[in-house]
Amino acid sequence: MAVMGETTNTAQTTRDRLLEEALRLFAERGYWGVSIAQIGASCGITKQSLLHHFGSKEKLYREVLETIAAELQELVGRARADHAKPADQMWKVLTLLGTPAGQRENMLRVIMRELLDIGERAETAGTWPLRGFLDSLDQLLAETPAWSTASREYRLAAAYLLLGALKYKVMSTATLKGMYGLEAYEAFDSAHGEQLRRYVETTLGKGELIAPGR
Amino acid sequence: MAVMGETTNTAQTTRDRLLEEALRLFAERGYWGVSIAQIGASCGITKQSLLHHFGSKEKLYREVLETIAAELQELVGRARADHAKPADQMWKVLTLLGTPAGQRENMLRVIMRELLDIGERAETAGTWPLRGFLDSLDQLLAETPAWSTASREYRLAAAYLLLGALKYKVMSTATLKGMYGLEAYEAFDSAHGEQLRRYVETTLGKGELIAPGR
DNA sequence: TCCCGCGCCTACCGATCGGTAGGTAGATTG
DNA sequence: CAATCTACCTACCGATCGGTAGGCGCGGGA
Repeated sequence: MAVMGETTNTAQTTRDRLLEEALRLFAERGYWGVSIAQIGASCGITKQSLLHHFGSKEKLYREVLETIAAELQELVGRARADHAKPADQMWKVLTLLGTPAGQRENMLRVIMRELLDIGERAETAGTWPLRGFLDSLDQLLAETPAWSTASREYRLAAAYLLLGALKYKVMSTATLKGMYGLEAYEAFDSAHGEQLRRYVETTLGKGELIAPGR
Repeated sequence: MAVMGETTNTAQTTRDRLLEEALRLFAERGYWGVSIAQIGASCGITKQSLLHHFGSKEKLYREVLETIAAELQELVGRARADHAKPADQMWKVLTLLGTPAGQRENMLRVIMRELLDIGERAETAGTWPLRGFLDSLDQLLAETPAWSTASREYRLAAAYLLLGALKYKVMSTATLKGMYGLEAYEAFDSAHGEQLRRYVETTLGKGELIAPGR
């Protein structure tokens, strides 16, 4: 299927399409849940051609992770450029992460899976995609007066708390929709965003209540 | 137990061991990352014997999920029995979930993976393990004056925010340790707990600041 | 005593896994 | 024109996947 005809010969190379499909499939079923044959097939290509481009399944996966890392860094940069106050910047980061756009949700899913797989699929492959991203957030927090004197670990914990709250919701979308129905889910979603926003405001905006301890 | 009929051997020990190993391996590598042969082998048994007990891989997985669901429900019940105030109850739930004990961390990992897989490995298998658990938390929140008037979705969002923050940290343990070192991780861990605790206090204990909107 | 069910086994099935070997058509380059 | 490179292919490898068929030994009930 997928007659090579009119489907986006535009600029996008086979390699890029493979990366995109790999990201999507890895997000949906995880590293062990997808075969390179499936990834190739979804681009109308045999697995041998895929191996021609990437050498091995593991290398393909690594490239996918690198793509994600770059995108996340870029996302933080954009948020920081768009706003002045750190609280607004942080909220923008969370908003961007939480808003379905392009492959962004799939990226979050792959990261989630990667975190779960760490130590199992060997290598430290999973460490670096988050490293730079987390450091950016640490730096962001450090720019608020209240948090600048806190330890780096304390700031990381704050960032991690926010990220966890958000990502867990994002990756539960399908389940919650199925469990409570679309309407209830949307009410839930909006309530979740409201509470998260309020938490960001109180911790970063005013920096009084739930402030750094040291 | 006693009623079940004391067949031979050590009763249903083999079956229980299989369930336990299955939980551990599914947590580590996910449904598609483990074969029934591996699960059997880790109990010193062939995969055919495993199939004798559970019929199919999917059924085994389902039983694992049921075990987890039961354990979570029991955990909430214990927390509620141990404390009077809802804020303390909720904190106890989070503490229990976050404290490594027995297979508890593995249970959280399986749930995480299940959430990620929903819609991919078909079925609604993943809906019910969380359903009862979430409903318990909703009920818990409803007992605080400030939240009793909020909508159920609003309470669910509050519970979900807490769960996400906690679980995301738990499942990142290995990665964070590898990335920042053990010492920094422990500082991070304690800071995370402190901030989470403070959030629980302010939302449930006083119920003033980040209170329900309607 | 016979027999039946249970726990577990070996043997085997077709399908699929990641990966290798080798070749072909078309464009690029000397 | 010949040599090379690129993108892709078919054919095949050994290993492993989930699952089926059938048998064996043992303990308990008749």
